[in-house]
Amino acid sequence: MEWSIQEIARVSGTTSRTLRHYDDIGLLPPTRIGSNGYRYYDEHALTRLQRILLLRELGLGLPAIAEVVDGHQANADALTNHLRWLRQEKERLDRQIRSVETTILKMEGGEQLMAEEMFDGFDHTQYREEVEERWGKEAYAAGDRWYRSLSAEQKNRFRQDQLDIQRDYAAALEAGKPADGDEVQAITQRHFDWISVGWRGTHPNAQQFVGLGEMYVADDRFGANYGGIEGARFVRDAMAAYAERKL
Amino acid sequence: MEWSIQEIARVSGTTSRTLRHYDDIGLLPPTRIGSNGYRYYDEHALTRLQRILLLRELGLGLPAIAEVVDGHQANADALTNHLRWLRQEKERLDRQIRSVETTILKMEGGEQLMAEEMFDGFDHTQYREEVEERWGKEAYAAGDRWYRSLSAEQKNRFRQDQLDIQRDYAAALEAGKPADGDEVQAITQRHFDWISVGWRGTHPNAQQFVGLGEMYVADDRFGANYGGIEGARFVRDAMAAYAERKL
DNA sequence: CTTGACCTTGACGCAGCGTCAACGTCTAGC
DNA sequence: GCTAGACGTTGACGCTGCGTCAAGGTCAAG
Repeated sequence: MEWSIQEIARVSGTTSRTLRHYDDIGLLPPTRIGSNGYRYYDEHALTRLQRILLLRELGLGLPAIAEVVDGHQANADALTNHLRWLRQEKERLDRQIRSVETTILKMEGGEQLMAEEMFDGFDHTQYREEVEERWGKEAYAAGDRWYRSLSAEQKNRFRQDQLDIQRDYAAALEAGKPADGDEVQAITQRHFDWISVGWRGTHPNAQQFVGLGEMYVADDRFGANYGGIEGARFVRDAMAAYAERKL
Repeated sequence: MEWSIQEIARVSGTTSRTLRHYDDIGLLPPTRIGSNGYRYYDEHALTRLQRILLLRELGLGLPAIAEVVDGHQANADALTNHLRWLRQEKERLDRQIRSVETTILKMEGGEQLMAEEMFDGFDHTQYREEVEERWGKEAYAAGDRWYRSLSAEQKNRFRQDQLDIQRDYAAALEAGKPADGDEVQAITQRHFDWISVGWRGTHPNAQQFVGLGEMYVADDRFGANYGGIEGARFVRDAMAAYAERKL
């Protein structure tokens, strides 16, 4: 009893293309090949195919399946390994889902993706264009709403904190302290906390924090606040060191 | 202020290859291209890159990211869609994990992947070779253990059920009943249940059930039990009809 | 002038087939 | 005996997002 490629495909619920593929990779060679080149399969091939399809439904890769059906690996071992990998994938997905959810929440809550870090305590409206380009229009509007929602006292507090940080950075640079030394890193810790206030609820990750430091260097409007290009580079280095150690 | 491709790659935590790729697909063209062909990026490009990388960390595809950063789609919309897809993927993974878990359990419990269906109530040792080829050595051993673990009464019950099913199929065929008619399908329901007993706890899925029917036709040792090739084809058709409607 | 770091443009590889394309073969009906 | 139509064959590209050579220019420092 033997069947053509289409017949086998039908009864096994797959396609002839798949069977040809399995032949190509040596996973399931046809039982016989006619003089016309046609592939023919018998019951042995059919049962082998069914084992293959079963394992594939469980998500195993074709090389792994080959190991199993060729008897080089026990079913249980292969499946256990596979299960480990599936669980890892699930973990990854879960983390990503949580990230996306909190990101959406932040946007809906008006916090808007790292917009606030741009409001370095100054008249933030002057950065409107740049913020919009950088983070989108909603970002600017949301950040603006947030900043405006602060009481005068809160605003002053926020600005004063930042001025203190700037001043301490400047002093440290003046005094020749290393950017990655403990003293400067203590300032950077406050800097990080200060930024986190603007992010209400979360913190920047390492990459974001480092990127922000780069922007201080890249944009002299920010650089000016940290003592020009020199100061900006110093602060950037301090931030990078902080990110590397703590983030 | 502009940077070379490597510099941008370093501060953004990605690779130059990725940046070239983003250039190739038009997602992030360099700000300037030197006469030597070198790519140079400025702050605008850097901030755009950071938006891109942030979205990519959330798992969005590059085309979707392009939609967002080019302002053709709102952040929230894109992320909400993405979240839906992530949840679906998680569902899929969960189902697959459960499948693999139960499969492993079945194997450990000695039930062993559809081995029992081969023991069509007869002296199953005569099928040893075939079962081993079909489902692996453990499958035979496990099925054997299972069958042997039954009490004499249970064995008789099991065999008697099957004989009844065979007899009823034969009578229906004799009477010219259609394989997909209600009467025959009622027999097939019992047939399905009978097989499920051997599977203790789960049932064959549509593909497996249909495949089993095909084997009755393919292998005359089984076919004989259902009234030769005629009977086997009839049973196979009934099983296929059942699978299509109920599985 | 050399060395080494950095830049460029191809192009293959991966997983698992879907999907043409271009072209033989088989079967049934006229 | 011919023809239509179903089915078979072997390529080969496409998809996702780059990693990874390969072969060869460019640039800054010694």
